[in-house]
Amino acid sequence: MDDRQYFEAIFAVVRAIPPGRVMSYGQVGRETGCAARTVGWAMANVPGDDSVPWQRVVGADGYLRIGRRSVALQDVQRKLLEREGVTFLENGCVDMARHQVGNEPPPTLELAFE
DNA sequence: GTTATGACGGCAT
DNA sequence: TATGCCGCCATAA
Repeated sequence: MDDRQYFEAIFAVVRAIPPGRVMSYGQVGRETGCAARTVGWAMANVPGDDSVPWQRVVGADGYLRIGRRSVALQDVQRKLLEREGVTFLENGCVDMARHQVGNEPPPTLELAFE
């Protein structure tokens, strides 16, 4: 951890997000001790590499704030998440109630995780 | 050194 | 209920 200590910290948390689960920028920020904006800044600076599952980081309301930077990436993120078993609402937002880390999915929705 | 901006969040109006 | 504004942390110009 030298200059990019925040990169390391934020990336580490994001990397720790299990498949089929998502975290909000603010949530990651609290884990790293940074602000939500700082997390967004880090996500915008993720290496083109797939070493960081940036797609598992969404807005606190489940909305893909990535659309603010590129609508195409928003579609990509959605596909990647769906591929992991993440379900989306009709409004195009992630079902945070079921997939947000630290949140247990309601028993009424018997989702089959792999 | 100061100002502006950003893949955000929460409170206030 | 919906929209807007301010605040937070860090970087770039």
